[in-house]
Amino acid sequence: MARKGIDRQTVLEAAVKIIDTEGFENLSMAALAKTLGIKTPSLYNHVKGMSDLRKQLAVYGINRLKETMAEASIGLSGKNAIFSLGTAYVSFVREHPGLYEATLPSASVLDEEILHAGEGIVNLLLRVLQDFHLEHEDAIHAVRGLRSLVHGFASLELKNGFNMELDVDVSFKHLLETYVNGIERGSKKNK
Amino acid sequence: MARKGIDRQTVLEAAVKIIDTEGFENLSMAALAKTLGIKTPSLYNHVKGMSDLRKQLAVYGINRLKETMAEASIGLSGKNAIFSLGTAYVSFVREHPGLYEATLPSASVLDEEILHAGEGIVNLLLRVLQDFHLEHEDAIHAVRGLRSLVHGFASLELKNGFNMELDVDVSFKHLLETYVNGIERGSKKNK
DNA sequence: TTTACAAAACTAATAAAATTAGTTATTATA
DNA sequence: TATAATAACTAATTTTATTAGTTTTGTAAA
Repeated sequence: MARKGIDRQTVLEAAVKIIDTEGFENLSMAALAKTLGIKTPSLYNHVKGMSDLRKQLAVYGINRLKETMAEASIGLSGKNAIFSLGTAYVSFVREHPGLYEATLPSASVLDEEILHAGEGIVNLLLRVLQDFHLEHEDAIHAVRGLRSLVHGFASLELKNGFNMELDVDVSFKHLLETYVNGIERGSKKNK
Repeated sequence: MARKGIDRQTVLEAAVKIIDTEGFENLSMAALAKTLGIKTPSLYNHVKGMSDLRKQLAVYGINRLKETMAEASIGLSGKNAIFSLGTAYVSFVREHPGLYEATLPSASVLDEEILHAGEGIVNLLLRVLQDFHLEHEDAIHAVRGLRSLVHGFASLELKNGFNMELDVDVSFKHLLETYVNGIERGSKKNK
């Protein structure tokens, strides 16, 4: 290897710092090279280009989000696990707004590796939902519901979609509680 | 006026066509000028620049979405109104993926006009929820919940977040039903 | 009908960004 | 110590947004 201690991981972490502080749309090869103290073309020794960089950020972000959620659900089950995991999700988005945005590439990108990483989150949720003893189809609906709900809340908050009138954390708890209670009730009905 | 029948509205509609077919990230002044049959600098007679164009698309998109929702709730009340309106929302996103993406500018843009347009949707939801006789704070929570849920679902679907295993429309109905039932139950409890 | 003004098109030029090609320097290892 | 690979560099190209300044054209007043 030559010169500086720059590798794929260093580049990725520098990019994360930029998007979390300056905003996802302000990521550029020029800015990234500058923070690393190298010239722009040198970046091409580590990433294939801008779209490759964005793809790698997506995979990296999804995996870090998944780890955060997994961590938050350790030792908990059922409703408690869901709450802890949902709260961890929202916190992640607040701490890493740019990285979270990176996890949501436009449909036109549609990459195999990104889709695969996303399945990790779905599987995690399915396991946490096992306590509810749902039938397979209902479990899938519930996973989709939970993802929609948590992503929707975090995403709207990120885009400043809520005014300041009322504590947003209370709203989130209210939302999650209402939905999870409904799931629970549906599960009991099926017994 | 001179030459062609191009005005702000024509430009906006051409831009909508581009983002809905080619994707939001493929909007450029160059592409837009080409579809209008003019040279790039001529666009500056109608919009102030790229970021102004994006801002105008955001406001335009939010207002069209609001009209779609308002239309869908005419003559209905309570749960029926919510269902019709939610379904209309999801359909809108499917028909106008690019325009919908335009309605969600990064937090750093934070424009007064955009925020104001967004309030229109909040007010519409508040009126539709009047049938549930919620207290003011609970009504706000419910509006936030509904927006999170519907936006989250539409947004994940748009980003190909769901696999094909199960009918997504059934999942959406399931989600909305579970949540609205919960709201209704909460409302009755408070009486 | 002619003239004058304003709006909207144009050309030319600049700046910033991504990317490619080709070259030089450095470091690990044979 | 020599060499091969890696990663930095410079130079050049392309694309895009944007600005300045000019020309054209349609409307409305004289």
